[in-house]
Amino acid sequence: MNSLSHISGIPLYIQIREKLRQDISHGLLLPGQKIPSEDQLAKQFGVSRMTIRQSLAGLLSEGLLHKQHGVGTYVSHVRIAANYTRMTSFTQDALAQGKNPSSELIDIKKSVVGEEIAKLLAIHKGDIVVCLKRLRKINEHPVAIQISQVPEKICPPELENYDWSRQSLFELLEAHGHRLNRAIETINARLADKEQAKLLGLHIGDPLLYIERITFGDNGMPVEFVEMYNRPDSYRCTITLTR
Amino acid sequence: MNSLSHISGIPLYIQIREKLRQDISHGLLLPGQKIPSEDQLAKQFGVSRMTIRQSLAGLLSEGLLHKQHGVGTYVSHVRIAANYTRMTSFTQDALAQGKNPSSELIDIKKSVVGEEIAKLLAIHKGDIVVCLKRLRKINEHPVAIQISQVPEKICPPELENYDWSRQSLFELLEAHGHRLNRAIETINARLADKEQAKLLGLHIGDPLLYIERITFGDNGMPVEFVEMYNRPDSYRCTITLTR
DNA sequence: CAGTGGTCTAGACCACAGG
DNA sequence: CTGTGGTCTAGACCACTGC
Repeated sequence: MNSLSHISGIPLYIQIREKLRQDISHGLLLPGQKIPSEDQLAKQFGVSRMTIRQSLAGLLSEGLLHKQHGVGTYVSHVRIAANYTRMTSFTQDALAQGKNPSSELIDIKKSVVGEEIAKLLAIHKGDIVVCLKRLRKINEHPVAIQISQVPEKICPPELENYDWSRQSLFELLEAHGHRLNRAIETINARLADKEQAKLLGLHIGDPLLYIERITFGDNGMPVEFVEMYNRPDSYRCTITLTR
Repeated sequence: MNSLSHISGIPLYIQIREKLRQDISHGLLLPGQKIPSEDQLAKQFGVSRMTIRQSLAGLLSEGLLHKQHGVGTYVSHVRIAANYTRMTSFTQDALAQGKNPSSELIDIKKSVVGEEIAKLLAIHKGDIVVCLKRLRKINEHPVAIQISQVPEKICPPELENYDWSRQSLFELLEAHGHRLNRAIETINARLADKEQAKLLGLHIGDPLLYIERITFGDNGMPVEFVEMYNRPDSYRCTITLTR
């Protein structure tokens, strides 16, 4: 039984990958269990072995499966969500978890960048950036302060006129032709100052998870620099490392 | 000129990948520049296109290259170190950066695990774990406190007799037949308590980067659970996200 | 339209693990 | 030894981009 569709337009390797993912999440394939060999899967789905290998590659990189040369491919013991090192927006993230994201605009303005930020955004010192400061909420509880800086030259016009309580910057930039491709995050710990504590409902000196992110577009150029101050109790940053 | 070796035992796609990596790091291929198409590279190196694609896959996942469907493959503008989501030990990490890692053993003991840790290590409540508490130093400056818990049944015997100022737990477990394969880290912010502040040379209430890690062996079973308290000024946790 | 990367095939031989 | 995953080929057609 394979049930692959050659006319759906969805690549076979993705259909197979998602079928395997379902089999795992539905318990048909249990943690620690060996899945059929690549040859067997190829016959079962009626595709070539290279296509099966492409299907497995995604699940392997997520850590959902692991291989042993000369032995077989196994379902990992701890289930790992698919998106741990995937770039997602705050809005997408929250919606995917069935939560209700919203934002409160604290400030939006244009400003001149200093040397440091200019370097990160690959622009020149003195260039103009749009600076967007938002309080992010999940189910109406404040969880993070985000300060985004985007070079003015790649910004959609009239940024001030959007409804930032609902508008995703991520989606806006994509709609404006900047397909986002990759990001680098640096994570650290900081103490809440007076303003941060007030906005996040904490006390001065409480710990915050501080994340800096540079997001790159399809052409490899930096698109935004974001600083995030996260409530440590409501934001979990989990990553998967591989050998 | 291709200069690939069929007798070195090194797979062709790795030889090609490293050749491309060199061309980039030596400036023969500049950031933003388009590299030859997959077909051209295949002819140039005398291999099939699939082999070229395999070579590129590694560089793409590192962010060193990026592709645009229908356009070409380009060298990324910001160089990214190879190991951002690679699992490495504290010792390996430091040595790779040309620094001098050392440790100070604070405590080593066997203890009974509670329900929570047992779950993380996929063992039973009441099982025995070896608990290793170390102060990690770089060039003799304390940078982190690490508390590792390893199920007794997979521990090498007589753990107490090792010289923990030099011994890497990572290497010891590998030498004892537990090839480490994958890890999941959860990152958060905490405040230093009295003991932590003293060990790390900070004040009570200073912010610490708190990381929990579960490391998995080749067979997919958890091998160790580690809690790390890092000085935020001397530890940078940087990860690369991809779409 | 031509050029590029995206997907896919139907084989092949090798390296490794385990019985 | 058998079965597994690791590497590799020499094609093919499709989807996307930019001219």
